[in-house]
Amino acid sequence: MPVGIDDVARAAGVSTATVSRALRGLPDVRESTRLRVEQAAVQLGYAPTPSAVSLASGRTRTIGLLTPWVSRWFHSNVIEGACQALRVAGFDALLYSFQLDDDAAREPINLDVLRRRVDGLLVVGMTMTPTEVHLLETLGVPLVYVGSGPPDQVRVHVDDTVTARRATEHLLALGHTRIGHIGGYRTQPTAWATEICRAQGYRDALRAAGVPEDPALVSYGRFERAGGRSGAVEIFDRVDDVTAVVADSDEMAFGVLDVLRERGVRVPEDVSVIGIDGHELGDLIGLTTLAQDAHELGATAVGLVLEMITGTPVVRDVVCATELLERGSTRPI
Amino acid sequence: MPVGIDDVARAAGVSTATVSRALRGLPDVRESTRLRVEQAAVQLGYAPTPSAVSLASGRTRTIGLLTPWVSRWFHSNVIEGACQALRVAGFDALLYSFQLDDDAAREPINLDVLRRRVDGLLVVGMTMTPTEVHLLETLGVPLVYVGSGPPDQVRVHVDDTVTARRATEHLLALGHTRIGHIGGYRTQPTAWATEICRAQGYRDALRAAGVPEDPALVSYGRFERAGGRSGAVEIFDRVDDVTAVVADSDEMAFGVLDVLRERGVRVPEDVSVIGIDGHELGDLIGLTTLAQDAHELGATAVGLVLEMITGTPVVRDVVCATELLERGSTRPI
DNA sequence: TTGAAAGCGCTAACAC
DNA sequence: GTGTTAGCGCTTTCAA
Repeated sequence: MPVGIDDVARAAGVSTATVSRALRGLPDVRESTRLRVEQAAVQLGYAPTPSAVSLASGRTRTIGLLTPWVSRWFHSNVIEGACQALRVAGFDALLYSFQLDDDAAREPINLDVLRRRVDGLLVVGMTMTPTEVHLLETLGVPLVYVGSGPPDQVRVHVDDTVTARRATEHLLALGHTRIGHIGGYRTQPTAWATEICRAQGYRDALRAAGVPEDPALVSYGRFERAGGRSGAVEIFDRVDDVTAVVADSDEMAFGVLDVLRERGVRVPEDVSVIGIDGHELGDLIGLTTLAQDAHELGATAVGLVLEMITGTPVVRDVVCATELLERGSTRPI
Repeated sequence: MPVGIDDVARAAGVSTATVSRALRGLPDVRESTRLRVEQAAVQLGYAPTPSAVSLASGRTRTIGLLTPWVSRWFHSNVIEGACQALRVAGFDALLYSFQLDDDAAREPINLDVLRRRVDGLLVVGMTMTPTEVHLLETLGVPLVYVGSGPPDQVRVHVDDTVTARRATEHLLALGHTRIGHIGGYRTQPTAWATEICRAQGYRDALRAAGVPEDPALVSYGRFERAGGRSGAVEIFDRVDDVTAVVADSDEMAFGVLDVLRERGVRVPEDVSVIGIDGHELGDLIGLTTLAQDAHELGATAVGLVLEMITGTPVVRDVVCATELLERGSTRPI
């Protein structure tokens, strides 16, 4: 039943080596031979055994997707975009999702699982410590960071600093000065982390506008809705003159809206809220946001790894655009 | 640099066969030998080459996830749950996502991509034609259908008929009789499709309550928000005495809410809306729903395939519970 | 342009 | 208990 390369060879009256060459489109195969081989292959329904190909060639035609979650907006969209691009290219997607339980500790990534399994790796939406980055490099395969990554690595992302700055400027332009900020994580694994850059953007905007910073206006929400909720509670319990909030992700912004609604605070009449991401459901609730195209990021990243695998020089830093979507949750003070 | 099994064998002073046995925990290895081998392996940082293992053993320690989307609520949650369970079991997840463009045509699934690549397969949230089901069986690996599947196959799902019936009954109990229904797809690939069962549940509830069915109250929305929107428009343009709507997915319900808001119809004062799924953002907008635990479905399905792989007999049909979450979008007429 | 043959790194009989 | 020896199904020199 399982038809192998020598079945094809026999049927086509050539050697297995020739079958291998012919089917992979290598040069130095007479066109008539190639045709004969291809016909035999199709007729017998031959498909190479992946593990045999990998073992013999050292290539797996598989790209790993390293991600802390798959159900979050950013990650699921990047993964979907990447998957589709990989499928088109004839590559497989190996999904490595691991629970990122809390702020501080996370299970060490077991690289043995990746080793010799993938031709390349996409690191999707996660901040890695320099040690982890170094470890990943020992895999010896092309790496592309999606969402954020070390400056000296190949990456696809939006300009987090500029994006957060634009979000804050949008509120400043509306006359707000007491602007709360819900960041990602308080701890700072590395300088290039999304949360660091966005926090920087927030501060840059305030400074440029001559508005004093106030630590009481800042809290952290781990990029998730529940965190946005607790972060909002923190700020509103501490300060009572906040008129606007910028959340570093739409999911956290949803949490802010939760709290505001529970407290009977109207949006945008009493408080303006702006998020970052462009979550599809943001417009249902009327959340103004700075949108990025996560799907596109994933597809672009795949393009990059594949280029790196074939050795073609690539752009090392793809910065994608964000777009302000005004959907009603912000207004002049 | 790449350390192989014979490096370990040499270091431990045994043969490669013994290393293989010892490291895999097979019996008939002296405990002291096993220890020595394990130490050598750890010290050398040895990890078996996956493709070599696969080629020699015929097993891949990989489970395929076949899914039309990854960014939708149901799918991303099932995938995440499955991934985590697989990681714990030491299995890899190969993600096969393909665009399900429209109702009728979809690209034929290329099984060659799956063949000899996976030890088992999860079919996540998709209705397959009998032909496709048959094709999948030719893979010769355990199959588990998540969300819905042929009655004679192993599957993990909620009781769609009962779930939709309960949703409808909830509205009936509130006194509604002109109840719209937004289903999945109009076409019916197979009798066991989610959309068929949920439509049946809707009708069952009406019949049991003695409420006449009205085709004008029914439309289809492909389980997505945009479809829920167009479906709602269809119904409300056709009939003007609708007081409630049951949508077969929360994402479609969101679309219904879109339309209602645009038209200035208040929810639940003028129209009640209920969905199915338990989408996390449903409570932000106050959507009453019948919730299922998609994460759990994924994990359970992984448990099943793994059992099937090891040959242990399994429950063939796991039916998971749904829970009514009243969040404000329904009220007495 | 094609073929022969030597691996790729492991597992699994079978013998000891 | 442990070692020997064939493969698993391809790719890839090296010759021809």
